[in-house]
Amino acid sequence: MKSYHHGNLKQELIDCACKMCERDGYTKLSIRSLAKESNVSQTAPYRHFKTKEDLYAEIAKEGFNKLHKTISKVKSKNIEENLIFLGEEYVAFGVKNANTYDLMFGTAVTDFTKYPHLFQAANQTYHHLLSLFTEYSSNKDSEFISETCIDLWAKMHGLVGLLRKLEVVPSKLLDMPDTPFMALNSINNDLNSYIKKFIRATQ
Amino acid sequence: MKSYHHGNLKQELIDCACKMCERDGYTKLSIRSLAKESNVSQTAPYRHFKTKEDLYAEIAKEGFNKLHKTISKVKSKNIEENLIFLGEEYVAFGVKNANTYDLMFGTAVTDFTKYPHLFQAANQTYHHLLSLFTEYSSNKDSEFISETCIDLWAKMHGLVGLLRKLEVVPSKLLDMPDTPFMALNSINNDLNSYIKKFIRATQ
DNA sequence: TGAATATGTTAGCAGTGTCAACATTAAAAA
DNA sequence: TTTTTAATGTTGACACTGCTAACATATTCA
Repeated sequence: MKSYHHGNLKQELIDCACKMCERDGYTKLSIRSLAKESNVSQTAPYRHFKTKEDLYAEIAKEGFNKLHKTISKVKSKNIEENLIFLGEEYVAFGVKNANTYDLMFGTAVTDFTKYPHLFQAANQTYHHLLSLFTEYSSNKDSEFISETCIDLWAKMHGLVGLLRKLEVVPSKLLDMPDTPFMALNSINNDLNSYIKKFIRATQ
Repeated sequence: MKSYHHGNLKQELIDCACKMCERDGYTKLSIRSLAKESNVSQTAPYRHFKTKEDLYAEIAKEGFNKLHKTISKVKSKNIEENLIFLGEEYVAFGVKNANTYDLMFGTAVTDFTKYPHLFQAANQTYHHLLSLFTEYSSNKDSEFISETCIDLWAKMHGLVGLLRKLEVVPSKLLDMPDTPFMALNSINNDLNSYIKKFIRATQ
């Protein structure tokens, strides 16, 4: 029998919102539909999220934590190839979790400092990226590190964006179509080999 | 006095929408507010744009045309530095027209093929980018060209995204802050010198 | 001139974010 | 343990949104 008080509504709403967001994109996500999906009244979410942006911030935070975990998987590989695996994992994350990635790096939540948990999650993820990068880099000069780290990050980040926008299925890359601005329907299996090439060109 | 028929409403709506979009971001742009700003009834825009996405597509199209013009300015410089100027112009465009850039490369309009004019404008812009890149590159091998062009494009595209998201004001780059995920309030004058370095590292 | 079409307006629906007022329960204070 | 308070839920409502249907007016062209 459903009791008046839910007990763990906030986290359930967040989990549900993450799923809905990744499934339909954050623009399709409404607080009302979220409430309905969680079998709760229309305005119940407002007890936990003052505004919709607050909800977005929660989803983005979960996204950064997930990204953090994802790039942590790299550890197991041999150190020489680690940078490439890092790139592969990052780009694959961005493509596979495209809608969440939008929320993390898009304009829906502009000022992270307004959301301390998100702010912290994002920065921790960056620091993890930086530490991995430092570990994998032969040149340990800190100026070199921070510079190339941003460089590589921008490259991966940009690739995520373009892969979603262009009909640049990796296997077709060397036969670049006349009309690259097609909707990308599927990421094929050559993605990783392409990224490998792509990241290598950076070093 | 204002006649019943406007005469040139469609273009006026597009121009107005472009301004409003760049000023407030496309999420704040409503068809009704656009109609009001153009002194016309709430539903008049629907005679010219079947859906809101149609309107977005028009704004994005204008954006690509503007980008096309912008990168055309590069011509005047000496050929050695042209690639760098190209990068500067591109990134500067993305940062200065951030909200429009969102519409061009974001998820608001997913399938460009639904909008032939946008599709054409986007692809023409890419071809221009490619031709400039070919012209400025010493290695004329077509495989090399298309590969490095995407590479460079991703880099510029990614940098545009990160610059909006991070407190990586260029002058601070070499002293990367512990918390890069700040709102970027101002792009300072060092932007170009940073991009120069950034693009150079690609070659 | 008249019919068809293009382009405008008004009224209204369903859905949205958000708030205020009220209901119920869990937690804290007595 | 009882009572008060705070947290968390519901209902109802407002202003706004995208969009459609029905109607009004102007333009084009047979």
